[in-house]
Amino acid sequence: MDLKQIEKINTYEWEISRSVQPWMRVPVRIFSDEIMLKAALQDRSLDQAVNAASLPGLVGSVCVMPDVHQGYGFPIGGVAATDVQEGVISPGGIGYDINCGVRLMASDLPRQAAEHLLEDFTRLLYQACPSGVGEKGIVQVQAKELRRICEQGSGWALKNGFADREDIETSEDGGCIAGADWAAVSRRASERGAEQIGSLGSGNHFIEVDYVEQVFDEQAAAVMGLHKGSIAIQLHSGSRGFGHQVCTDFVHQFQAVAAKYHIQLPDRELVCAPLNSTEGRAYLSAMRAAANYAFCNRQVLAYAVRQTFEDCFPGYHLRNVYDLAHNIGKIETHRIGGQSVRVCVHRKGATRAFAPGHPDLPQQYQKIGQPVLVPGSMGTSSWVLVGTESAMLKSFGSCSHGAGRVLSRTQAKKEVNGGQLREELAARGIFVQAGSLRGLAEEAPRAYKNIDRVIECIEGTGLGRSVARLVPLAVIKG
DNA sequence: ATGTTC
Repeated sequence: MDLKQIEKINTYEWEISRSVQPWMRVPVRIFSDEIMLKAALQDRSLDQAVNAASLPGLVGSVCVMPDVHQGYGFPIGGVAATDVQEGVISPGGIGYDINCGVRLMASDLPRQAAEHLLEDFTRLLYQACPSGVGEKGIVQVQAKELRRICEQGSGWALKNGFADREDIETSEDGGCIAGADWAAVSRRASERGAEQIGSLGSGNHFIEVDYVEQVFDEQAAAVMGLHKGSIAIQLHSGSRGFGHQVCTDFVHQFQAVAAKYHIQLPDRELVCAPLNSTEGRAYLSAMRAAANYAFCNRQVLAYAVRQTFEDCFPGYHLRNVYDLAHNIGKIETHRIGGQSVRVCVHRKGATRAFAPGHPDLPQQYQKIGQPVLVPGSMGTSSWVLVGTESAMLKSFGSCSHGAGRVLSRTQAKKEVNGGQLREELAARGIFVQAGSLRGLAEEAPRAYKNIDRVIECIEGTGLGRSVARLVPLAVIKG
């Protein structure tokens, strides 16, 4: 992709017109400033967005967030909505880690009161939360119980003593998406998933101890229980081997039946099936099962984090602020060209960002809008925002999900020494517990874009409104 | 992201 093929709409919005490639059914709308746009041109992410514009049944535009980077077929930081009657669903548009997502918990514990215990607390957290590739989780279940997890999500955690009612109320969709079907889940996925409930994983998954460094919207922050100077904890994890297997299964299955539906695509990694087909419906049901698995996984981990926190800091409670998905396909109603349309919103590396008053939001967030959690790269700030009416109109109620890579994992490992990085972070007052120094190197801050600039773009285009900024004190990596 | 090359 070349900058010359991109039309500037304003400082923070750009468009790739349908005329750029013959297969484009809708334009690509990029929410970014010029500097971030040029960063996006360094990899194949915008070519992938142009390819994604070929998916049958698309409505509106393919949306690209400022933190966009290259993914499997479809860019990470991409949003695409397909008509439920005429459109398709594409596993590549959702991602291998189905319902990869973030949870934020907050406390009234002042940072100063926590500092002397912080390293011990972090070590205990590391012991309490299994992490790393292939690790088993806090809970290991039989297939019969796994089925309940897939159908009930965090509701299973509540019934089994791993959640409070408040956790459920303050999770996207109450931590459970309807329409999951166990029959659509393969034996292999079931086997991989049975042992991993309550495990962090590896890569960019983390647990981070932060403090609230700044508040931009006092009223919204108060509703979320975020107080300047207090400790908050973020958790980033997904559906582990289970969701990965579900995605693998359906990418293969869709490829095998692609010819049947006469869908021409510029990249086979975008393989898809009509939402209104046997295969499409089966994937939607299996994806929902994996989404519920991930909700339950984060909930079980969060419960262990809370217990560790409350043991370490008696008298202080760690309450849930919000838990959200950023790799998922959701059937939603949006206004497009003055009409109300039922669509499947593919969010891949993008969070939902519903505006105040949306009926899907919990009572306590009706007035301020949905909390939007945007973690920065390791050692940098994270941001808490709220969803807006602009997001509803421009991006199917979506916002960016993080900083976004600028270096590939391979490149980062080449350029960064993990041990040295750990020392550098320690010198800045950030304590790191990592299972693998090589894994740590992959997540070096310089492998990512500048989170503050991502947020500036989001503010500029109005997809979210800043509420608070968090600064890290300790981080756990797999 | 991932029993990191079914």
